[in-house]
Amino acid sequence: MNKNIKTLNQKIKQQGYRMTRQREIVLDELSKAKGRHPKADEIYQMVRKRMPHISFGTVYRNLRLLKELGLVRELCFGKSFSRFEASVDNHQHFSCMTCGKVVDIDEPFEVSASNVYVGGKPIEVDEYRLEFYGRCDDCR
Amino acid sequence: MNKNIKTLNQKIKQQGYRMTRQREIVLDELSKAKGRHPKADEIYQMVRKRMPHISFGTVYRNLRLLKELGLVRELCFGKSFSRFEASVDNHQHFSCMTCGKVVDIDEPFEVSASNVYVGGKPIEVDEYRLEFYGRCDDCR
DNA sequence: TGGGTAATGAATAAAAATATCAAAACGCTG
DNA sequence: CAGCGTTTTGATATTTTTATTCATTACCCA
Repeated sequence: MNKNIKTLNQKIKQQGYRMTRQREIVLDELSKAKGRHPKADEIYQMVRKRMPHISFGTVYRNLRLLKELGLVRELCFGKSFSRFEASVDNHQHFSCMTCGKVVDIDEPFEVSASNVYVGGKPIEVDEYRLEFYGRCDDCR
Repeated sequence: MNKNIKTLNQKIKQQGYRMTRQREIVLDELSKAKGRHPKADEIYQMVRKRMPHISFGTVYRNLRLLKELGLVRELCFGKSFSRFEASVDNHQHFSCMTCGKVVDIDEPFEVSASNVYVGGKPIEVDEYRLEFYGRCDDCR
């Protein structure tokens, strides 16, 4: 049982949720897919190898819940579907505007989000997302 | 006829496309909706007031084309749909994680995207997107 | 270990994105 | 400015993704 799963256990119980095998496997598989940024259906396929009878609805609902708990991040890059990744250290992405491929970039850019104003009033920012777009080597 | 439409005319012809009334109205309505970040269906409703017989497919296809031409930007903030805005000056957004509302922030953050590396190799970045997330006053 | 309740599985609904194709419209060319 | 090849439209259908429903299952606390 890895660190993510332990954190999951804690957070789940705190909020009145329950720990299920499905939930654990979804997070575990996503953690193992570091750098792959799979979409919901791909995660379903991955999880199904370990738990063949799991339903897509369960995977989907758990992704939403894990996102609420801050253990999973949802990413979108102008395609018609979301991608997911396990929340690890702060990092950013490059996405190819042609083929849609997404890769992690080497060094994270730091943005100081403490001075964000809207209509002259300061806004409390919980997180930010910085994404880079261009064309990958294959698509150029 | 505003400046955006003139640019549209130029770019359209250059690339072998044609100028149509539908195309012009889609861009014009989106230009007038500065700060609203409508989704495709909302743009369709706006355009329909001026051109009642236009079809959703036409609006949708033109949004895609205008995006290709760089006159329109597609935005997504973790909801299940895209938002659009006319390409104007560089600026960034704040999105409420609860209600999904999106607003422009006052001062743009500058990110120097010249040193982006993936797997040790430099990547040519055409654009970047920086978004801030939190909860708006109403949702707190 | 029993029981109240959250979660699952299976199915389906709803929403959003995309494709198809005959008919219409654009705009070049003479 | 009229004819014509080609692009674009309108209308509709299809696919993909997201979200919901509800009877049954399985957590987990006392």
